[in-house]
Amino acid sequence: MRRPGRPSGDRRDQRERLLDAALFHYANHGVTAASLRGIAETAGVTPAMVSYYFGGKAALLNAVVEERLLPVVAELRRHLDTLGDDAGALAKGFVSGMHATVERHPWLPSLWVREVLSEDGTLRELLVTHIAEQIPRRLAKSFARAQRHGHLNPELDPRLLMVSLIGLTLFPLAAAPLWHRIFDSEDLDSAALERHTLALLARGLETDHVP
Amino acid sequence: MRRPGRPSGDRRDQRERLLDAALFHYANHGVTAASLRGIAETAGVTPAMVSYYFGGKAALLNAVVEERLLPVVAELRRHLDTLGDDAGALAKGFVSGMHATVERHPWLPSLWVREVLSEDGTLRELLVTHIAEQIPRRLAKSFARAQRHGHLNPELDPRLLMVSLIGLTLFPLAAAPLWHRIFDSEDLDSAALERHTLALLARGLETDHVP
DNA sequence: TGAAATTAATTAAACAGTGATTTAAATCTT
DNA sequence: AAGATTTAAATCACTGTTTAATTAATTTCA
Repeated sequence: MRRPGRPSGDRRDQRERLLDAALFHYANHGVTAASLRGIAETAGVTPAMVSYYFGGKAALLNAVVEERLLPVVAELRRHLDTLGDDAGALAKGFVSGMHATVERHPWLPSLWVREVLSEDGTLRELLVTHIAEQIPRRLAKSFARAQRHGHLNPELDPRLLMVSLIGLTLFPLAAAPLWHRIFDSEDLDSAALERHTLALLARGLETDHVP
Repeated sequence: MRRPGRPSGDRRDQRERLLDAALFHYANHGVTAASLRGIAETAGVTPAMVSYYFGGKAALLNAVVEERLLPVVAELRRHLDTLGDDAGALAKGFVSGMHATVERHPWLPSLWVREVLSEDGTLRELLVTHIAEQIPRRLAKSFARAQRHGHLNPELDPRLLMVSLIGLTLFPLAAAPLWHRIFDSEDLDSAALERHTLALLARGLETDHVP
């Protein structure tokens, strides 16, 4: 085996590799099920490095949140700031923005959906604080304004609409790897999903069709 | 502490209590994270009883599936058999049937959503086989038929519609316990959610509004 | 009918495996 | 020589499972 000791060469990326490996395991197995041994192996180091760099398992999660998750939240918030009040534009902007973000951060949907449902509050605490509290609150406000302006059926509770919208957008994306097991086919591409979601949403948002 | 030995009185319900406790923990912590000690404590027995009655952790999961999950699947299938081809009726029937089922089995949404996303395949294998393969497949068929009959926009992929419908229906229900943390209010009752989901769905399903 | 034997149900404790964390040593850089 | 980085091994806590002991219920049979 390799002997202990400081290796030669530049090793400043060990920390970054640990963060990436942790995020990978969080998204694939859930925060609770992710083991330091697995994370360390993915990063190519020993589990003791986690204590050395971060101080422990909980501190590693904190670091992932600070340095990997919060930038994505900021990215989403910047996108939402460009949306107007029109209901159709809101739906379209939200879905396409979500898709663009997921394109660059493929672990986002499964991480989000999994942790929102998890009983282990650590990561959800953050998600609720930074994502659910800021982004949906802002969107819900826009929806309420759209209702006042008559663009949106006033009977719909904007908060419920918000929760459903998140589920409608993220759940199919997160479940995508299972499609072939559910439907015996893998040819359900993300473009089709986006078209479909947009169509379903845009219709649901229009106010002049009361069933 | 309590001494070992056969207790007095009728104890035929120990097994049932273990099944209920297991389902509770599966739904709340996930199948992998659920520990026998926790389950046994909830049931008011020692973990050794699990081995005694079922043979082990895996066998306990099997028993929960056989005696708690499959009856619910059968219940849902019976409900689906009463649905026709009309898109509006399908949406209404699916959602209201889902709500009625969830009313009696409150653990269903979080269990379903959590396990569909889980990397631990044991329970998902069953869910895909018995729920995802039978119910959505049947519904997707109905949707395709409705498309041929002109009741449903033929541009929408019925499989995608199916996945989104599950997300739209179950995700908000599963996220319900978090609402008050997201929106600072607990007054989002299940009736409002059903109204909202139905309205959004029924509009999305209508075929004459192409955006 | 009633005592003895047997079977069923239950527990505490022991065991083996795995996880996170700490420690001490080893190696490299400055 | 001093400080930083990394490892193997030790440690402690927890998990699923097994074991031996213990008590209640049931059966046997004189």
